[in-house]
Amino acid sequence: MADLTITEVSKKYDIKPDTLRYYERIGLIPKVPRQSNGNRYYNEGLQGWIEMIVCLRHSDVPVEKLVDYAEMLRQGDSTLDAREELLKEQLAELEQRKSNLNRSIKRLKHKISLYDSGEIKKGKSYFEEYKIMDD
Amino acid sequence: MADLTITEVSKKYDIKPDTLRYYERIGLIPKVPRQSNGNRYYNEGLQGWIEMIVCLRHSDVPVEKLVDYAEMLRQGDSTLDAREELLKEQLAELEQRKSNLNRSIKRLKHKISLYDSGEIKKGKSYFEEYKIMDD
DNA sequence: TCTTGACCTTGAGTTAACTCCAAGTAGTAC
DNA sequence: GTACTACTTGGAGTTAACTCAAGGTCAAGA
Repeated sequence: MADLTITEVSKKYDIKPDTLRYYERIGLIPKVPRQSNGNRYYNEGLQGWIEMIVCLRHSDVPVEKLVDYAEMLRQGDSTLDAREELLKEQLAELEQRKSNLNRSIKRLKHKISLYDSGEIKKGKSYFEEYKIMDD
Repeated sequence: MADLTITEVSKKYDIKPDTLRYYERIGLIPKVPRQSNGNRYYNEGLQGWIEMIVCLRHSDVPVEKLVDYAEMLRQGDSTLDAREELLKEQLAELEQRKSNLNRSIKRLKHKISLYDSGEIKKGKSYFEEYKIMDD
């Protein structure tokens, strides 16, 4: 895999150059190597790291947690346990999120079915339709 | 179901009184009826509506979208189609979110398994471990 | 040589969604 | 009557995560 400029990485992962620089500033991405003119180039390892970050950010894993993880990586083997712990916490968080999501999806689908069946039309008062669903 | 005070609703749905007042201010909750002393009381219909909002907010459906929906509800039958449309859009959004989430969960699990198997320990350089996963 | 375009830096501005604060009132407990 | 508690209001402050603006450098092409 070839080195890429900031705009190329930006396009590859659909993330703004400003965001990439911001991530570097706060320590989420390590010091990116530069060309002689000062421009950044992203090698294979960096691209993999960025891919990971972008993936987790799409699921709203907090930037702060990712920074903590990156910081621990930098510190080396002494942080192995803490790193694993952090990953497990975030996993638990996402599983929770997934269950919330399923609940919301179920609710929306139910409500849409009421619209589709015409049940919502029947002259209900504006908020009456919001009886608690039995779930 | 009985009427509840703001603190009671707050406890029931685990949401701060300030947030409930804020939701009312921005039109996400309709004008809440008051007791003679000016205090709010939430009747059954309102509680159902709040339950719905809280559920969808747990999945990060934007407050703005919910306000739009509430506004359309207030406008009555002429907005039926637009309301259904909005619900369908949000549903699509949540399905997308769910697929992101599954991807992230898979990734975290994989990474945790590397820690558990001891593979991460083997003197890898700090970011080398972030090769792109084949998913 | 001049201009264009892609990059750079620092620092400020924006957005969403709360969250808090100060000051005031109503109702009850002693 | 006074303290205490639970509410009220309007408005200001906070947080996370970008996002943008202003001004500067540098290499390539007309």
